[in-house]
Amino acid sequence: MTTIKTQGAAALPLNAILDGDCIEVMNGLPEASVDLIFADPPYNLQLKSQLHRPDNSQVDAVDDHWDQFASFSAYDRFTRDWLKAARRLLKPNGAIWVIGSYHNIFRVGTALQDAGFWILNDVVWRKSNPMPNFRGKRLTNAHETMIWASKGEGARYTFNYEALKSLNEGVQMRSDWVLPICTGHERLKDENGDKAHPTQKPESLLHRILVGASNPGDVVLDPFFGTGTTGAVAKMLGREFIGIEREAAYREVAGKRIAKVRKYDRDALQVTASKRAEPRIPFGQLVERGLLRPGEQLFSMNQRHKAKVRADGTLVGGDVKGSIHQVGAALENAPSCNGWTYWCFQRDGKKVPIDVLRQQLRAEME
Amino acid sequence: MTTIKTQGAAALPLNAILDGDCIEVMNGLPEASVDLIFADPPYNLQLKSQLHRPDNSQVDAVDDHWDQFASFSAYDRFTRDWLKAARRLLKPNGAIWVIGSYHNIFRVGTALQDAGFWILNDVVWRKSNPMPNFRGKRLTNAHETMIWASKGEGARYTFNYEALKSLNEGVQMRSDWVLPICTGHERLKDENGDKAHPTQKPESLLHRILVGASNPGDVVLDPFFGTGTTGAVAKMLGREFIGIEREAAYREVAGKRIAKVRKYDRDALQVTASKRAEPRIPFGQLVERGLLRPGEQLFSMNQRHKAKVRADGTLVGGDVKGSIHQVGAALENAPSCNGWTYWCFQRDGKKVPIDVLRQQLRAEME
DNA sequence: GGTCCTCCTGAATCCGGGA
DNA sequence: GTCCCGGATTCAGGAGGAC
Repeated sequence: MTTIKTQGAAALPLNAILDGDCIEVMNGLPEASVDLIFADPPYNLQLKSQLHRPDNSQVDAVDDHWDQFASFSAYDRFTRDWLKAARRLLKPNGAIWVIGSYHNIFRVGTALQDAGFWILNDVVWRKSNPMPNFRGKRLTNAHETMIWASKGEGARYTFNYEALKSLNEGVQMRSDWVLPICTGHERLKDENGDKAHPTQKPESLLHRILVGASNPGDVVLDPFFGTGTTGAVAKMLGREFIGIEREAAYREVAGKRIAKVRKYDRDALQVTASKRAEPRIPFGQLVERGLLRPGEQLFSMNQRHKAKVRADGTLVGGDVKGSIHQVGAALENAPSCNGWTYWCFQRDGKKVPIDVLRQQLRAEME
Repeated sequence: MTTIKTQGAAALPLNAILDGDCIEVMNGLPEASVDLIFADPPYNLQLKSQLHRPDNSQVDAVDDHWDQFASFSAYDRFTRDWLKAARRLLKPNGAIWVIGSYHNIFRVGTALQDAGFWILNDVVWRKSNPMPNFRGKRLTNAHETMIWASKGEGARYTFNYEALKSLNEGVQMRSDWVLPICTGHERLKDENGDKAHPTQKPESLLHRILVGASNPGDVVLDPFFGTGTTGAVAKMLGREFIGIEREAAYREVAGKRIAKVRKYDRDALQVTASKRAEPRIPFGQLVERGLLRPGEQLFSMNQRHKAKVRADGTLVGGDVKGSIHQVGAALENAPSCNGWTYWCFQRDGKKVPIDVLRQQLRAEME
């Protein structure tokens, strides 16, 4: 594979990484020629200062020049422009996926709707291993959002319902996907051993999108190609790809990467096989769900101790506060304690272990 | 509790369900008087039949694209208007939560940002028991999206980090929340046994929001009150609420519902506090109080460094002088250091963290 | 080779009270 | 309003070395 320059609107260069600004390059390609677009545009993060982990190490932030926009309206203009060019390339029954975070995804969704795209689903990528919130000032930002849209209302988009159902152990695929972020050997490094691209997406994510929303032989366009995850997975799965990337360094990494990919790599297919562990139920959820009330008394199995439930799912017993496990351990003067089997509550005059409530919640989740 | 009509901008009616259009009612309330807003705005506006373009021409229902555009812009206008009224009511350090689905949440998010709100997180409510997609044409729509935003950048919003961490078994609360939809006897029914409201939210969702983003005694406003889940949970948790609802039937159901709710005990509402809230103890006080003697040696936790206490509560270590934090940071060559957890002193041959002495002083102060 | 332990890292709008 | 500086803050998982 080689990097090809565009040459007018005549030909559609397949399995190539095109050099240039994505809007100009797209405008040079023939219209209605693409089946699927996957786009991972800049998020416009607007980071203010440096962030350190509690161990004082510094977080390697996404501060690249390509993520800088002067204002929301500048970002909106950029979004409308590339969406317009992308829409022109799409076949009437084609579809688009765009990924983003809360910084940009609302602007993107609005622009999609205004441009006439018809949203089919918003899909949440729930990261199994996100970066924590180091300062404890917000919720852990543990997901990103993808928007899946057809070219217009009533279009006959591709959706491989059964394939996704099999990927999900025989149950309908839901709009929330739990997948790990891209780390380890899959994460591409430069010659210094640093990450080659700050925001490389996992192949498992693209695998699921391409299996579910395209067919073998389809043409898949990625206007923000980066290090080419879309191209690599497209090649594995027997789809044709077109990548557009303006940074030479990314194009080079992507080219080498894709050259090594073999079609129908079995390992890649296994990535998405989900393993189902027994769901962890926080005790606090019993309180949120009203199965136990704040202020309610719990009793130890051995009847020696009692404690009161608080609104945040902690207990107070004597002068000890903490989780069901911590308070149990403290009252028993033991190094540890399984609060689930230690505590009971009272219902209709009878003592019932709180673990019964956990089982109840687990059963509901199936 | 009774339904109260608004009477000019003078009084703030608490724990009342106000009758009327939420924008008009909000404009009649005093500004900067509300701590938290939870909003579940409608998105099935069913405007299509009576829809007019800005120039008052009738929308041609045949022209899908125009119809769609006009309908989005009408929705945007409605969104901007109620957000503007809501923003006026919010205290400077107040915050807002808005919930929606892919039909409207992108419009809402864009309008929030344009109005000057500062997004803190987008939070995904992952439904453990969603309605399946019967036709198999899309992914099961298994989540809704909430946006949490402060009144502006730099505002000091309320976030009970430790309480949410407790609710989640001791690990940081993430931006994806797994909770079931509202069913069973929590789901309110009308006299015919039909559901009283089409989109009643589960109390567990509001419980988590109010525990995490408000304090007891705070004023919580819900401009689209419906059957009053916000009011019911606010009452349980010792928050004051203001509901606005224009449908008499919903107001009645909500009023009866909330009347039956009992507030939890005051001590059950206490929530695990952050360490930041504890009184500050200057290190010098340990020296003044004789817990540490001038000239005494301190040792770093990692045993690599030592320093000597001076009479004014500063340390000397090597050629570095300054506070416990400054000397620790300098010796470790780190941007910052928590001296309380970094330094130990020696007693009876054992190393003891100096933080133990701080705890001792704090205990005495109670 | 297996197991244990340490170190490193990831799309991040990440502090606040008192002078 | 600004400035200073005390001091609070992390989860999952992979790589690689030690034994």
